[in-house]
Amino acid sequence: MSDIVVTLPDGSELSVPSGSTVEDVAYEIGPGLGEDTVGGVVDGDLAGTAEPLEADCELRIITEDSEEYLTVLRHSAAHVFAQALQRRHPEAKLAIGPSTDEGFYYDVAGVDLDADDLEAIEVEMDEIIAADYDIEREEQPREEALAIYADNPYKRDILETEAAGDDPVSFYRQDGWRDLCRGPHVESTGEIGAVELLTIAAAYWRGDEDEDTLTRVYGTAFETESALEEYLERREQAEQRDHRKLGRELDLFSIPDVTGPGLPLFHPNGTRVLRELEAFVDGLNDDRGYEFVETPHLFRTELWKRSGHYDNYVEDMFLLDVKDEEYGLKPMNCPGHATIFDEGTWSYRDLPVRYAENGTVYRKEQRGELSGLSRVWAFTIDDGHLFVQPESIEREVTAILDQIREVLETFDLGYEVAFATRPEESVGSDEIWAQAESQLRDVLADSGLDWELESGDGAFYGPKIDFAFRDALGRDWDGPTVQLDFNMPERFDLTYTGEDNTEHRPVMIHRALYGSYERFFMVLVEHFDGHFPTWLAPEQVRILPISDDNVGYARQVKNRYLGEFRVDVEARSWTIGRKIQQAHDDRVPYMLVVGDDEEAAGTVSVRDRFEAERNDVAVETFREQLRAEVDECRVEPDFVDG
RNA sequence: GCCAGGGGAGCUUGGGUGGUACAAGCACCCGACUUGUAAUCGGGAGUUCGGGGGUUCGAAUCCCUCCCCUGGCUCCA
Repeated sequence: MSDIVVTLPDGSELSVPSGSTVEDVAYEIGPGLGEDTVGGVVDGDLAGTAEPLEADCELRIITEDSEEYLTVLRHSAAHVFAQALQRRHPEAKLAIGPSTDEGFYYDVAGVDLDADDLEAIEVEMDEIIAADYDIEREEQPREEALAIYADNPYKRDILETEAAGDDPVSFYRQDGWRDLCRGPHVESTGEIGAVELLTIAAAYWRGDEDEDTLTRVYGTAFETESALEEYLERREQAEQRDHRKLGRELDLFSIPDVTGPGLPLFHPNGTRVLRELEAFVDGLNDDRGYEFVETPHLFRTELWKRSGHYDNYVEDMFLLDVKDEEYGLKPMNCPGHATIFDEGTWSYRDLPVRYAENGTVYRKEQRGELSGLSRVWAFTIDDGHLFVQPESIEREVTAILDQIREVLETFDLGYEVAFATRPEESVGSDEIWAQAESQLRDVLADSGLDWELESGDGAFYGPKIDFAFRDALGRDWDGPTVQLDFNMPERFDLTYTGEDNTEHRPVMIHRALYGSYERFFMVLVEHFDGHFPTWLAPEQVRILPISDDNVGYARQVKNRYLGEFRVDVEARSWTIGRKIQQAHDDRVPYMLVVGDDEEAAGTVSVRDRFEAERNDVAVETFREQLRAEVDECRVEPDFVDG
């Protein structure tokens, strides 16, 4: 048998016989490591201890100390769930049960489960864990495996796809129960310290709407009970920052039944924030040579037929008949902007043309998709469309990424970047795709951003760069985006006259810095836990008179010195402690406490929402520093510290 | 659209699985207190139980149906 070369994480190379398993290699490195091995990562893919290595590869051994250990353990927990399920419901057919970032799930068919079943199954799981069964890998010939799953179309499907080939396939066995599985797994069920089943959902086999509907059970598992409790605790805390909860408490917005689903109302407090957000992004667009345009919310469907939305997107559009003619609320702003461009005649000297609009769009998303402000039926995009020569894509996209970065840095947000390339079905020539993708690649390389390639995930009309935010509950939402479009210019027959005096087709760039205002607002609320930076805060300062006698002075401070800010005077006859409590609850950045002493001295006592205090401050001093904090869009109140 | 869970004062909730909706805290209104850095005290008003239909002498409760919310799935030009 020939040797293969295994490259280890430290760069060293090990020559082993082809067909050696992960565990063999671990023992080769050291007996102690061999003993501790629970699996390996082969060329980036998780593999079991008994995975045979047939070719040169990179290998990292996983032990109980590795990050991946939890992944392995959760996969084993999924098996424990499946065994427990089949103990109680032998008729259940297993489909697929992987681990996820937060735990695991198992898709099953042939059983109806409800919340009570989960509890019973959890008890069964605890028994299996307490029994500490060994988990053993075994190999079966393919024919044998197919026979085992004679009445399980899902496992047979797996055997014919992922596990296709002539080699025997692996099963993992515990207590006489077994499951087709690539592994790896922990050594015995007792290693799973704590499990919890979380929820039931419907899922489609292979994620395909046309395939069978399966029952998906989500759960999570940890090495210890305390780690599980910590996780559940963290989840509860995350729920405290949920924008739907804070939105109500801080009186920012509401989505009442009476107005319809996914149609949010922004209250005065929320609208104050939105207006600052608009002003900020309008400023960025102004600086970068955008022209502002305004378009209506409703167009003849002629326009949507021209843009292609009517063919591809009509299911999600709100349509209405007006005097025997069909109109549609706009799901996107681009057709309007393309039409504005089309109304003009352009020379290459005029390009790029950049249009910006805070445009509200309407998309009839599936009902189950609506969620707070993150997925709604009506939302406003800080939309921008650029009409550029193909050769200037790189320069324009660079400028857009700069804008996006300025936004992200200003708000101190975490994000992930994805570069999505040409899908199988697409419009536009090979040349223009190649040129555009290579330009985007260069831009990304120069940007220094960490990004992931999502090959084939681009829009049919062009490649794109997407930025995603994570909400308080760990879900990712698309935010800023840059998309190239070769389709719309065709459909609208957009042209400009080139240097060579012939007509050329511009490339269109769709871009948004926030994405949707609603969603961005959601991200900010959760990111700051309602503690908006002072420049955004609905109420920036609240003046708290010690007694009713000081209300007059409080109003004077507000009107004479702080008229340029959003300031309220707390005039209720509460104790000062109560007023402070309320201001904290309302997350007002600054409280100015004024009593007889301050009134006599013409000062204020400053307290910020994080409890820091500074007494006997001249009002003018406070005003100046507040001005600077707001102008510089500082994220945290820093008057007291600074 | 699919699966599961849910819907009662403005909010957060406890109780009520066929017999007049029983309530708590906060918020709100009234009164007293005039307060020095994270909830002063007392009183009052407010919910026909998501909508509609059915069964019943009687429905928040049982049945049907619709709406909405939550978590997932799918979708996401």
